[in-house]
Amino acid sequence: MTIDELDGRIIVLLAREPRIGVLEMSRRLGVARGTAQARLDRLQSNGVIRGFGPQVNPAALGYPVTAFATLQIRQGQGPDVRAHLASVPEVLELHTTTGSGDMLCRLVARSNADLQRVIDRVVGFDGIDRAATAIVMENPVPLRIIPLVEQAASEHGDRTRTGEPDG
Amino acid sequence: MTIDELDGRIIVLLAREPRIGVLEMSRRLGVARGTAQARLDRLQSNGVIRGFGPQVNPAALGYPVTAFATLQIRQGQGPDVRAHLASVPEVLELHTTTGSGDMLCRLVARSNADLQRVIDRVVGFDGIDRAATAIVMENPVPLRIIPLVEQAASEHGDRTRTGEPDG
DNA sequence: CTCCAGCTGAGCAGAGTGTCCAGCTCCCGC
DNA sequence: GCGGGAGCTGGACACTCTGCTCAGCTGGAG
Repeated sequence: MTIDELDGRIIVLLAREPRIGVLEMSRRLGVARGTAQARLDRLQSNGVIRGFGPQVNPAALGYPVTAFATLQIRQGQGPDVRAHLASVPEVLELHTTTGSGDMLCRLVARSNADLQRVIDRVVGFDGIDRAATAIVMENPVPLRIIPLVEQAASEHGDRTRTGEPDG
Repeated sequence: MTIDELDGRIIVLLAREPRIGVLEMSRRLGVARGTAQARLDRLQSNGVIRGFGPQVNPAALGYPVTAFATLQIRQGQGPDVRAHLASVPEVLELHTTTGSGDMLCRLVARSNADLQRVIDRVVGFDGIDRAATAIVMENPVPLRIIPLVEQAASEHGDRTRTGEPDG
């Protein structure tokens, strides 16, 4: 899957002003509404755009502390540990990574003291041997996608776009 | 800032079906449209809901490899390093964390081989002493917020809802 | 009791959406 | 050179939703 320059502009525009509709989008892009609509449909069915869910700020919910925990998992306990972690609301994200059978998870908590409770709950499970936690102090680059989209779009903007085998 | 049970249902509903409008939302929630609209406005102005940007899948853009890099920063080089990392499109996220003046960043790349190029670019900067990279193999829990919202909402759902001191 | 805040149900004009359509251009293969 | 397919254009239609306003109701606080 590659995106061209128009696709890139659509995504960037949506990222900057999510509330605009297809009509306004087509005006900004200088294309017909049908074109904008078709491109957007294609981006969504391709899975490039997964959806437009609300971006919730955990801090505003009362969870201002973020941390990353690296977990050491006992051999063969992976599936159980995943299920355990998935059941903890404060676990926002979980990855299995290279390294000695490790996992990396993103946690939030109500305070530094509350983080202890969360970690206790996370590691209070038989398959987890050890946890190393790093508390986030600052977030100089919040989760972003625009620069990557611009790069991906510019790399294919002037290439052939037809002749795709199947899609 | 706390949210009540209705606020929680609004967020969960939006997370599950982002395309629905205020009118449809009010029907599902069993409240008047004005109420749903007022609640949603409040959630947005409170910063609980930051926006409705498109959720872009880097893999569909041609960047299927995700990694987390822990960076050792030389004393006093923090600001420069941040600017450097912010200029790299493949750096999707950057945090400063506790530990010996470290940073944690999320990277994507076109392949494992391409990851080497990205890491070279990331660490090819004077203020960075060392980088430890963990490649993501699987993502058992993708970034999620619903369980946390439900917890935050249930904790306040049956409490007094009026008489909040300030908000 | 009175005041205040929040919710309700209703109405209105305006804008956007989903969905057609015909026509055009470009590129491909024959 | 010619026909076909894909994509874009500009327009049209009915329908729905939005933003905004209003009066009335309810429950808690002073």
